[in-house]
Amino acid sequence: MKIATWNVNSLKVRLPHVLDWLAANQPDALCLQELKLEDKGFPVAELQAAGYNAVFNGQKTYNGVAILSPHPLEDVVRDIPGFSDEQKRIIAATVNGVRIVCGYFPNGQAVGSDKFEYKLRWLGALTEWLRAELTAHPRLVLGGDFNIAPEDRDAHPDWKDEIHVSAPERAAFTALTALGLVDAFRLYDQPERAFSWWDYRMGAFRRNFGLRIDHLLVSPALQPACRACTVDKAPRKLERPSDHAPVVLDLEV
DNA sequence: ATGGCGGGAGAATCCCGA
Repeated sequence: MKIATWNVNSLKVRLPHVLDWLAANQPDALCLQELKLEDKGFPVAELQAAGYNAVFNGQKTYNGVAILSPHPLEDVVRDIPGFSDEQKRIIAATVNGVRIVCGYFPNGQAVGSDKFEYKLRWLGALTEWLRAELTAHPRLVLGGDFNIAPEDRDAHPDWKDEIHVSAPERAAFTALTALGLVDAFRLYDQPERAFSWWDYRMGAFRRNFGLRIDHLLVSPALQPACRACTVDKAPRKLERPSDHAPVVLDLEV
């Protein structure tokens, strides 16, 4: 089973890239973030024609998440239960007996800002929900744009801002791994300076000035099935790319 | 020191992302 996550920064603009990527990679589940469209504008027919079902949780202009799969998507949950939030950042579904939680984590803007406080509250609510979700669904993958670089090696050495690498954000990431979830990317040898996001400005992709902020976390019950986890930089090299690249997990299930 | 790119909404000297 192949599970991937990709922040597409507007599904309307990136739909051709997504369709090409689906055809080339044939994932069993693809988590998308930053759709930037309302549910009534979701490209259901185009994806269906490509052989993919979709569940989605969108809003105008900002945020928005979806899970695509050629298989049935069951037991769909939208938003973090019990957490009051206008922003559409969570969708979960079960595919072939694997619980998939797709999240677009808040950016946080700047350490200490109101948006940063929201980010930490959101992370706390997510963690408590996942504690229960893991009990109900031991075979679980949490995928998405976390907007957190978990370790120093996950940010370019010249990264100057504190946001995405601050101690409170990393503590929140550690709270997720304390549930038993493991960062699948770090189960394997990886190239140095492996990132999943590069700023559009400053020739950042060409210089590999980036962050690794898109992750696939795997529950204990699924960890023995993990076989590989990689960043696919190919879509970042296309015309009019997303600023993020897909991260792909291979599971032997 | 600043903004640098890109998407979106809608007409801004705009907002937001990471």
